Amino acid sequence: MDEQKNAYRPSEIEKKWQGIWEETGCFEAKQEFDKKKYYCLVEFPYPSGQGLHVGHPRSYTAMDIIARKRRMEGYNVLYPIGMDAFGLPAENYAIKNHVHPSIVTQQNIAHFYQQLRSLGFSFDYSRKVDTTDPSYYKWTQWIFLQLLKNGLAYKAEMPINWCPSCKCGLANEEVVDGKCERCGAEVVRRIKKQWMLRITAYGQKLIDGLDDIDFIEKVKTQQRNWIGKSEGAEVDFAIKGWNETLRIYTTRPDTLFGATYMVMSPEHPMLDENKDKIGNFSDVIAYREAAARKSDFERTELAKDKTGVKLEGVFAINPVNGKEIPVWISDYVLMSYGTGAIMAVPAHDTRDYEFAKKFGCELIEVVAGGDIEKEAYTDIAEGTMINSGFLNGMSVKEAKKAIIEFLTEKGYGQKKVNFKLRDWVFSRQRYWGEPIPVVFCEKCGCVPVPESELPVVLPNVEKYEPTDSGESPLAHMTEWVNTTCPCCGGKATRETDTMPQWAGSSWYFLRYCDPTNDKEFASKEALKYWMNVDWYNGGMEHTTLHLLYSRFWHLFLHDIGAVPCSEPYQKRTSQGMILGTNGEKMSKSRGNVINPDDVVKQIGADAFRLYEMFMGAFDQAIPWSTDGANGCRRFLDRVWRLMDSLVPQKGIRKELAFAVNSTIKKVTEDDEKMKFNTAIAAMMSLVNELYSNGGATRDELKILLVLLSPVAPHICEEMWKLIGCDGYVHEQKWPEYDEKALVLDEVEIAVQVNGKLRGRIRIPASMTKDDAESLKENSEVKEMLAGKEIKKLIFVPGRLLNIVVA
RNA sequence: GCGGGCGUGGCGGAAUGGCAGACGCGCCAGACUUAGGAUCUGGUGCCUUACGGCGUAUGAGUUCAAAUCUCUUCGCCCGCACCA
Repeated sequence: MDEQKNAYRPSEIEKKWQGIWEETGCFEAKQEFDKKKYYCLVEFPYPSGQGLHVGHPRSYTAMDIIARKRRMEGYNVLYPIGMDAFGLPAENYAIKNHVHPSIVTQQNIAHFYQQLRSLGFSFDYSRKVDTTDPSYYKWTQWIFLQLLKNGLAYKAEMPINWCPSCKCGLANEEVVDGKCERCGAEVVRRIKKQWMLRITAYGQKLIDGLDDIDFIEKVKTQQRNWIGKSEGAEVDFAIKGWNETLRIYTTRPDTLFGATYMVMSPEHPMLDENKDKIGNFSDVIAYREAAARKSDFERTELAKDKTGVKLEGVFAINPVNGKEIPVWISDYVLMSYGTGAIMAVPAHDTRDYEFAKKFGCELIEVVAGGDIEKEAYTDIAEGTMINSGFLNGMSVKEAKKAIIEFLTEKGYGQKKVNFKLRDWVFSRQRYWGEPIPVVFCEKCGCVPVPESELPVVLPNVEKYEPTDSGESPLAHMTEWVNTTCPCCGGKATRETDTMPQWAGSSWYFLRYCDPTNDKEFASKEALKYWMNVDWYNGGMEHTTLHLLYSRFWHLFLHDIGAVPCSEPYQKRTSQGMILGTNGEKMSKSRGNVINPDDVVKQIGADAFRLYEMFMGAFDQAIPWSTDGANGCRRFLDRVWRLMDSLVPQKGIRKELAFAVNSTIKKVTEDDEKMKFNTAIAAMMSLVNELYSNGGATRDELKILLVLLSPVAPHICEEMWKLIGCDGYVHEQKWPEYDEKALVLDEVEIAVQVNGKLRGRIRIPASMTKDDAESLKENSEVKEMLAGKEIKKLIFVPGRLLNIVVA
């Protein structure tokens, strides 16, 4: 036989099978709503100019394994893909090279799909979405209008995070360590009129929803922390000579008797309102200016050293005891949280303690149990109230309840819940995004574009440069900007800011359910059938961005009756990063980037997929190893060569029944837990076992091919045909293991003496604890004991015998 | 500072409290070869000629039995960071 002809040549068979899958449309989800469904989702990529990264296939292969396995288990599977194609890189490229962003984007998209196809994912390509397609962003705009209609979108002038390099505003979630998440430039504060989304209104729902869904605990914790719920009380303090009371927020209303001074944020508006009554207002101005000059980063980094200014002639009155206390300003109190003012209880708050120590403020201990000479006593579980009037003798918990009742009754304050979460800054002063569908009319004010006029299409402009003034490039398009008011027909101008990249990705999984619908974003029936997403895999980096935003949108859409379920994703998992061979993050500048195309060329798509799943624990960061990848190719070569030495027997040989069935069990279970590395190791062991038994029978090989096919689909399809089987591997039923075959007659167990391994013996597998007594007479065991006196016998069926001797 | 996670051969990593190091890489030896960066066979934690001993960052503890549970110390990673 011609050996050359029989060699495993992935480049040929992979192209061939990709063609067959596409022609037959075998991976297209059926719009048949009576079948049991399974919706697998991966984060759709941003089609960057660099092409696919080796990190993308790690997620896509993992979910491809699940999707293929589910089909073989009889589910109607939806495993879609699309492109999240708005974004800055295409725009920056356009600025540099004077090419329209849509042209670059379409080129990149074509390249991405070609790369994805070469990896043999079982995506339903008939449902592709593209967030930059007007027929798609029409519905992104439509959702925005619903948010607007329901009071969840508003325009407000406020300090925002401004990236001077991108010349664009950023959401809080996009600022990392005081720097722009995208470009790394230092973010500055800038007052701007911005579109905001009231995600804070969903703080509680975003926390509650986490209880019923299967997300890894780390993600739930991170989301909860980001939302940052705290329960406390608001209390009004009268200020001598001022008209209004000063409202503060505290989580420790129980310590109200210990308040020895107040602190207001330097930006607090009541300061200006009462500047005549502040003896040293010029100091306030100076302090405020100094604070404003600090970047947010400095303000938090240099935070430990407290600064502040005491307001001369200003005294607040503690409502519980009428005590007059001084008022300070300090930048450790943030205008953006709570009420922008606090009561300071230095004896029981670390920050107040530091401040008081520095400026010599009075300390009053109101919870006994600590040593306030040394540090603030902040324990709320123990301790008894003292120096606190009617609260004396209570526990902290009791005191909290009592004081809130008191405050409410007297009208001094009430219970209050606060969130760290801020509203979502939704405007971007850039070109390549969805236009925000509103116009401004002199007479009618801000008017939404009627739904019938959607989409508001992005016009063609000549210049994409962002401006230093903070205006979108769209502002120069006078013929587009000037329009008529849908309300009164008078002169109006369009909103020129665009939406952030997170807009299109906040609902794309809904569009996949019914991607070509032009009446609705998706039909009710399609949504009812497919939603929610059964399993969503993606990166950890999106925990407080995409994952939080899309949950918010979906909860809102559920509230207005537009989607059938409240939570979009039933289960969420995350893959680890693939690092360069040197263990560092892959990047062009480090020169350690592995190009997927090169890998496919060298070892084939199947070996590439196999290696990405085998390289280590799925959720862990792992460095790439070219040798390791080659090893996976070698394994596939070995699988391929099983065809050269097929054993003529029929069925599964008796001596292989255990190996075959335990492999089925292992792969079935491990795939579900995303422990692909051990599932593959089990298949490797099976192949080794087959070789040491002279090769595989056709039936043994068939089972191996079915088990391996979700990971390495091309080679399995090809071999399936070559050994003369009917149909395709991908339409086979997922195998079940035979429980009986896993039960052995005889097992080898370890024998320990005093916990130390002394040898192994073969015993009947059915032996129980009671039978084990007889092992004392076993000659091998006797030898190990060397005549010592037996004190105790521990027998673990099928595993070991431990003999405790004197 | 707070919260979470992790630490196992030369490397990636396996191990329901029950035989540590599965599987793969690398390495060593051999076979087949004109040749080998192909393939096959065997070996491969450390110390020891051997018997045997020691081994899962560290030190203690619980247990018949600990990589696994508890506490201590050290190191690394991730999140949050004046949130009152």
